[in-house]
Amino acid sequence: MENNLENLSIGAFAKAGGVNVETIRFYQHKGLLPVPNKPYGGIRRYSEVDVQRVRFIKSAQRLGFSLNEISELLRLEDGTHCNEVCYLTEIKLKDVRKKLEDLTRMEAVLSALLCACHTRKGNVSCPIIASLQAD
Amino acid sequence: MENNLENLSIGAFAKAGGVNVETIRFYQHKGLLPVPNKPYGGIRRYSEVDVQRVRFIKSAQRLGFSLNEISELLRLEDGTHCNEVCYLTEIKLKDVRKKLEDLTRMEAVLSALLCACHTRKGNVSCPIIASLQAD
DNA sequence: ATTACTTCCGTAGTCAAGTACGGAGTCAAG
DNA sequence: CTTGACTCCGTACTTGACTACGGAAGTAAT
Repeated sequence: MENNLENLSIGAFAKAGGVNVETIRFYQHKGLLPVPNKPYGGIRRYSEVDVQRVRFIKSAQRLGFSLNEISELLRLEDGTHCNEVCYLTEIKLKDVRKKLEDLTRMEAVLSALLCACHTRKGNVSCPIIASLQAD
Repeated sequence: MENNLENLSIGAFAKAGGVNVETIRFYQHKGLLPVPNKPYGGIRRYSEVDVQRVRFIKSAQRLGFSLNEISELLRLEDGTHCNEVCYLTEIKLKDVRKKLEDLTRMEAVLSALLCACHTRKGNVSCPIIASLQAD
């Protein structure tokens, strides 16, 4: 298992984190990832912790946090701010539930429209178009 | 009820459609709305049909269609292309269902995390942060 | 007739989350 | 010791859906 995650070049780091090199650099620029200092005229090296941080970012993104929100979370990362993290998560959960409602409504409308489309008789005009034109 | 939707200036038109003037101009630029020809040195006028078209755009947007997809729909707007419209709608429905699944999963994870957070004991580190760090 | 609001039109800026490019330096293999 | 791959770094481009700006011309009210 010892797939050595030390002294990674940025390329290896990016691969280990499952992102592009450019994305790493973009995250560094945004302050989401630290920029390791490089040995005299050499190449920056990355390790396990950096990889973990990228994975953190990606996990949080999958849960619907924006990069700005994630940098908030990273500020609280030491684990001693459970209440704040909790609060941000609550907000995000509300957000997600709102989107769920919207999408559920969209789903209902779209499938009703499709149904109307399939059961339509003769050459009446398309029920989807008709419905979208209604006020 | 006769709230005369004829000979509207672009401002009145925008208001009737529930959008900004700039948005109208943007839609015109994109080819989603026609640009009426203006009387010699005068001001362009808009009417009912234009308002309907903006509403069409907004309805379709609410259903998750992008402006590009909407211009597809508008090309088929005469009602004689039911099959094509149907097909686009099917694609969109799949799309919406996919998003629904994703959000449902997100909802589950977020609320589980919140729950963990609320029932945590002592000063263990924040379970949300911990969970996001896990591979 | 003056003032104040609109319209017209093109160009430019915004936001999010990257992706692409290009030249210069560095590193490893043959 | 040269070739090819990779790194560094800054800048610019991308997409989607707008929003903002600015100057000139038209319109409405007093």
